[in-house]
Amino acid sequence: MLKDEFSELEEQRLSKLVKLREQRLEPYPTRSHKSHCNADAIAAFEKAEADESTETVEVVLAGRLRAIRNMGKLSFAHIEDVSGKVQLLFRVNELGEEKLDEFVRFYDLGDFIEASGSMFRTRRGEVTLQVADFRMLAKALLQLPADKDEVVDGEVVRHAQLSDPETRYRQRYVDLAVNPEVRENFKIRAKIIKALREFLDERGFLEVETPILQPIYGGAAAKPFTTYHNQLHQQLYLRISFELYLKRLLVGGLDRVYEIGRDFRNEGISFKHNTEFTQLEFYMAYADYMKIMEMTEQMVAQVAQKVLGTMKIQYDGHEIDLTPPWNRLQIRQGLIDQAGIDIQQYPDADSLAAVMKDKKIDFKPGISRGKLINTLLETYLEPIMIQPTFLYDYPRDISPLAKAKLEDPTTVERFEGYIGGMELCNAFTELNDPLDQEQRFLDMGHTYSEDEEERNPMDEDYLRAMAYGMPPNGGLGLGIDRFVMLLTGQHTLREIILFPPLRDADQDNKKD
RNA sequence: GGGCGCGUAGCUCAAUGGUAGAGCAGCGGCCUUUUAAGCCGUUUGUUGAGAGUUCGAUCCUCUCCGCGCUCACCA
Repeated sequence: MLKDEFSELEEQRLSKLVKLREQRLEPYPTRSHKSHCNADAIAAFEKAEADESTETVEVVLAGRLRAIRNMGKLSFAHIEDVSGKVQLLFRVNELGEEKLDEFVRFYDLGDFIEASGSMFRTRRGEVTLQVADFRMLAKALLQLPADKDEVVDGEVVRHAQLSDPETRYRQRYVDLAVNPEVRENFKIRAKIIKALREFLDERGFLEVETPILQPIYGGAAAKPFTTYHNQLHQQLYLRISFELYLKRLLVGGLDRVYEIGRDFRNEGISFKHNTEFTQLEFYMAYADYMKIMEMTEQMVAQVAQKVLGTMKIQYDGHEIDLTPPWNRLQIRQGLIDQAGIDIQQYPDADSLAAVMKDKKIDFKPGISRGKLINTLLETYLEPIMIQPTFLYDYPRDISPLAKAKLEDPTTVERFEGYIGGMELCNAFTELNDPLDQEQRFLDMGHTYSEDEEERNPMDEDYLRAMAYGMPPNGGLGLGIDRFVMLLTGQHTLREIILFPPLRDADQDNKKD
């Protein structure tokens, strides 16, 4: 029960609530008559002022009390709504002693209040609501973390703001309530997703939704979450990608499709990995990976321009320019330049492993040639790709759904886009040859042991779909969370995911 | 999962082997144009949980819980 856990401070608030009720003042009225958001009320007053209008600006405002300054016969307060803050002035002349006393005695920071009156400008020049009447909209029983804003040389300096990461993530509602820049990040996130949709919609893409619960997972190298459907008596997996379902739609004649949604991977969490993450995947018939590359840089640049008004972003001390065209770096050439290894000269895992050993490069023993190359590029190439860079032409054995290059069957037409040293997206010319695809699935089974997540299970229905004829196409997967990180300048996914996963804090839940 | 670090009032932080303090928030008072309002007075707490060492632990040791960084894994 909430009541059993109340501290002294909370008891005080509860007693104010009880006293309000005793005076027949409902602390949680059903309806509000708010007429303007705070920003609009200020704008309306400033317009009237500019027009030299003699009419008063009458408004009903509502929001959360964020500051109270009681001064005897008058009180100032700031309320906040999603549009911002506005100052309220309570004067005994307008309200009478009893009504002013009601505010002073029963209202606390954090309460939601509705106040009506007319807008004016104080002696210090702040546009303010002269309160003619007010009432409680929602009494807060718990105290929000106390922070105060001070304006120093036009800069807002916040004092004692909530900063404990655990509290911020566990009780994100508190974090959002007191830290406006956190709200701002999530507004930007929404704008980014909207702008991505606009980009694709403008180009004739159809937004679709495919199953999250899947009988066979696939489309990526990752460990899935498993669940069970009671009535179907069937084990199901939470999807690790949308890929195989979306490409089935190309077989069905939907030439351009995309999906924005959640993927789930049962793996470690880091600043750039989360158990569930939001992915954009699109597939475009009659396109190849070079075409997708061009679209990707245009898409990212256009979204940045729409959302931030610029294609130049600040990230981790770097100015990053998203303006197309981006750098293009073939893996083979990149590794010749940076690692001094020409992977073409080492056609199998053993010979490549030998040269890597000579160069004292750390790698897990026994891994495939493709994974060795992947280790090389993570070591030598990834960290230096701060400016937007497409790394292209990947090893075939780690790319079972991509089409091989005509002139080099060990390499596939695949690229990944890197910004700020972080992988942002992954794309390829999609394999549409059902016999080749079947062989790829079989190869995976040979190359990787059963417990390795690279070993995607054979998806017979996907092969059947492809056997009906799949148009040549290119596809892209883009991690929206990472994209949001870049555009908001954040350095961990937790800052741009509303409720990041945390261990159960319940003390009773002690042992494993 | 490994390594390192952290956990003190609602928030931000301080302190000492002798059972804890500051600012803000709160409570009482003064105050009719303030805005980190001010002035006077005042209260906060199982020092994350448990055990041990000790005359005595918030401090030292151990276990557990949680968080952060990092490595591994991965996109």
